[in-house]
This record gives sequence, structure tokens and C-alpha cells, in this order.
Amino acid sequence: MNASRTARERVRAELIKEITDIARRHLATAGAPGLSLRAVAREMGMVSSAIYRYFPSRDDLLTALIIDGYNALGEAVERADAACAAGDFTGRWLAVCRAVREWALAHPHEYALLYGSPVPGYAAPQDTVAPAVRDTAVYGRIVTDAHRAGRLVPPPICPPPPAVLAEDAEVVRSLMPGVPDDVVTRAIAAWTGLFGMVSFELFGQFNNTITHRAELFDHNVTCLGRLLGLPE
Amino acid sequence: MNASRTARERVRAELIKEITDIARRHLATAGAPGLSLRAVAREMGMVSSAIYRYFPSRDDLLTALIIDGYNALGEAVERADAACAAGDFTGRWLAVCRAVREWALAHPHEYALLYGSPVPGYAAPQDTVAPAVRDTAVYGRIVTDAHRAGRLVPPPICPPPPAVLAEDAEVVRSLMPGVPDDVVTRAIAAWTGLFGMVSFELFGQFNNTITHRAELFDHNVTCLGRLLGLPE
DNA sequence: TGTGATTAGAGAGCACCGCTCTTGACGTAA
DNA sequence: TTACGTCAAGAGCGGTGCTCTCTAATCACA
Repeated sequence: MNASRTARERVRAELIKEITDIARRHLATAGAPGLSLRAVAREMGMVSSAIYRYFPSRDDLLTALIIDGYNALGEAVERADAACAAGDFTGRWLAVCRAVREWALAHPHEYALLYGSPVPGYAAPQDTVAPAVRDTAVYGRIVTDAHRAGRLVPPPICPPPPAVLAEDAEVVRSLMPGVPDDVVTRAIAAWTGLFGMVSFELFGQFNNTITHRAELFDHNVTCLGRLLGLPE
Repeated sequence: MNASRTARERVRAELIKEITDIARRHLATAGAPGLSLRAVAREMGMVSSAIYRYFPSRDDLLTALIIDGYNALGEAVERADAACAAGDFTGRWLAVCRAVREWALAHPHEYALLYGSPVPGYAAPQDTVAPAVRDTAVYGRIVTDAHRAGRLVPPPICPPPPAVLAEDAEVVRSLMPGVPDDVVTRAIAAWTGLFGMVSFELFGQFNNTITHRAELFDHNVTCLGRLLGLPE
């Protein structure tokens, strides 16, 4: 009973993997709006309706791709961080930034799915929340480690954050325990700045303007790291 | 001859305006992928094919909406800047940032069209370039004015930009003449940081995390302004 | 003022989409 | 052997962008 059931389950799991693989390939060429269940089915030699046995709707297929995307990006970021000396906080920050950018450049449509305009009518289910913070968790560890090592010295150029932000800071602090509010808000600024850079480059805002994008990126995220208080 | 021709032309212009208005309304509810020529035609009491008399393709309609969007945002930014005292550079920067954010919050799908994931298969024609830099031009004037007034004092926390960025800086400098490379790169960082903040908020990255978004936004763009060297 | 040229909308039609429903084949457990 | 759950197939619904042809209105000019 168990053997036969797992046999079926195994075929099912393989088909699901094949579907998501093909869907990811289609996503990479046509983008999220152009992702078509029928086209995926055609490529699998299936009839379109058969896909619904595996994904009850197009949105569920999208959800699977989103979760895979967050995990892939998170893994890339984790790998980049792990390759650095634990005490080289500036190096870890730069490595994480580069990992984000390089993953985004290699998978532009997946990045757009994660950090670009939301797909209209699609509401991300709860399953996407955990993988979504994998990269941010790495970032939080870097900030925490640097802070604990006493190497996080924010330059005194920002006003203190308004008191009302304390409760939001408390939530973010779950990713960087013990870090003071001022650093938390700077950390948010640096993180959003990183994704602002990547999005600008990827979404075409640098067209006809910036040619040395890697160099500009490195330089700017370095500045953001300094703003955050990372050592030189 | 002229009068009659303009009569026809006038009707045509009015119809074009009506089409784009309806399209913009549809865009505001269904987003770019959901923008449907047929739905627009239906609402106008026309048959779908009639729209093609005015816009040869869906892409041309999108282009019109993009140009209108850039102009609307640019105008909002210009108005916000003009409402400030010319010598209050920090106030002008904050006003511009707020104008961008508020326009984006009021027109999320239009913002997504301009600064979100590019529409797959759509290539922005040259007509969109000029309106696209209207907001950036205002920003450039603020930086230039502050620099000329000697009020732009970048804190010495960033390394000097690598020499290879000089040629890109030269291009950007057309918007902020006379400003040194170091400030140009910081200006880019602040500008991308601004849009990173807006995009994160609008595209859902702050969900379940940040509740006092206006306050965080104000605080963070203020930090970015300080990084740029704007006075307190 | 009448006429030929131009422009407009209507409608049918093509190929595609996501999605739903029913039908029949198949393997498995009782 | 029978009964059940799973699955592929296919038809069909209403929608999409876009093209084509046909007719009606409008315009420019003789």
C-alpha cells in the first residue's frame, strides 16, 4: 500500500518539478504576465486541463515560482555571506549586495516577480512569507554581528529617529536583536537603497546614462554601508 | 480648409483624450497587464476595432499612458519644489521626496508602469525619454543650487568614487552642472534610495513590518539628504 | 452644389488565453 | 469482482490583441 502510493506520489512530484521548471523557463522569456498554463502544458505534451491536476490555478503556479525564487535568492545570499570571514562585516555586506545584484541580473524576470510591480489580482499566500525573508535574515545577522563586535559606528549625520518609529523598529529588531533604533532605521535605508539600485538598473532607469554599473553599484552600496556605520 | 480640418482633428483629439482617460482609469484598477483595448472600447460604446483608428496597437496606448504618467509625476514634483523657499535646499529635497511618494501612493499602477517591472515585449520609444527626466531635472536643480550656494557639504564617510565612473558622472552632470564626481555618485545613491523606499512600500515589501510609513520615509530620505551633504 | 477622395465605425474572424465541466480509462483496495 | 479515487482528454465559456472587409459619414475641391 505504502510502496504503491509513494510510487504514484513520486511520479506526481516529478511532474510538478517538470512543470515548475518549464514555467520558470517561460517566465524567463515572457515575464509573469506572459506565463501561460497552456504553453507549459503544450511543452509537456499534456493537454492544458491536465495541469490543473497539479496546480489548481495559475496563481498557485505563480506562488510556487515565487517561493522558489525567494529561496534561490536567499541561498545565493547565504552562500555569498558564508564565503566571507565572519569578522569582515564590510566585506560581508558588499558580498551580500553583489549576490543580490548578480542573482537579479541572472534572473531578471524572477527578480521582477519578487521585487517588481505586484501581479494584479494576485495575493501572496502565507507560504511565501518565510522564504521571503531569507536574504533579509542574512543581512540582519551581519548587522547584529557587527553591532555585537562593537564595529558598528553610525556616523553622526542623521537626526534621531522619531519616537513613533520605535514600535516598527521592534518588529525589525527580530532580525537584528539588540540593535538600537537609530541603527535599525539606517539598516532599513541601506537595504531599500540596495534594492533601489538593483531595480533601477534592471528596470531600465539607468539606460542611456550609466555604463559602468558594477562599479557604481559597488561604490554606492559601500556608501550605504558607511551610512549604516560599517567600518572602512 | 483649416477650420474644417481642425474640426475633424478636434473630434479626433477629444476621442484620443477620452480613450486615454478611460484607459488610465482601467489601469488604476486592473494594472498594466489587465489593460484591455476591448474593455476601453466597450466603455466608450465603440467596437474594439475602432480603437485601432486612434492607437495602432496596445503598446501605443501604453506609451501614451507612460508619457502622461511621467508628466504628471514631473509636474507634481515641480509644484512641490516651487512651493519651497529657493534657499531651503533640505526642505526642497524633502518636498520632492514627499511629492514622489504621494503621487505614487495616489497612482500606484501608474507608478508601477513607470518604475516597476517593465512590461514584457514592450520597448519604450524615444518619446518617453524627455518626460521621464522631468522629476530628475528638478532634483538636479536642487543639488546644483545647493552646491552653488556652498551649502552642499558631503560628510567624509564615503571613499572617493573610482576613476572609471567619471564618464558616467559626466552624463549625469548635465542635470547638475558643476557638481563634483563624488557628489554626483552620492546624488545617484540618494535618488535610487528614494525610489527604493517608495517601491518597497508600494510593492508590498513593508507589509506586516512597517506601519508608520510616512514617518519612516521622511526620516530615511532625510538621512539620504545628509549623506548627499544637504544642510541640517 | 455635387462629386470623388478620405476617414470613420461596424462586424466577422483568427489564434490565443485562463478556467470549468463532463467523460472515460486506469490502478488499487475491499 | 466490485467500488472508488485519480487522472488525461476534450469540449466549451468568455475573454484577449489584432486584421480584414464593408458601409456610412465627412471633407476638399471643381
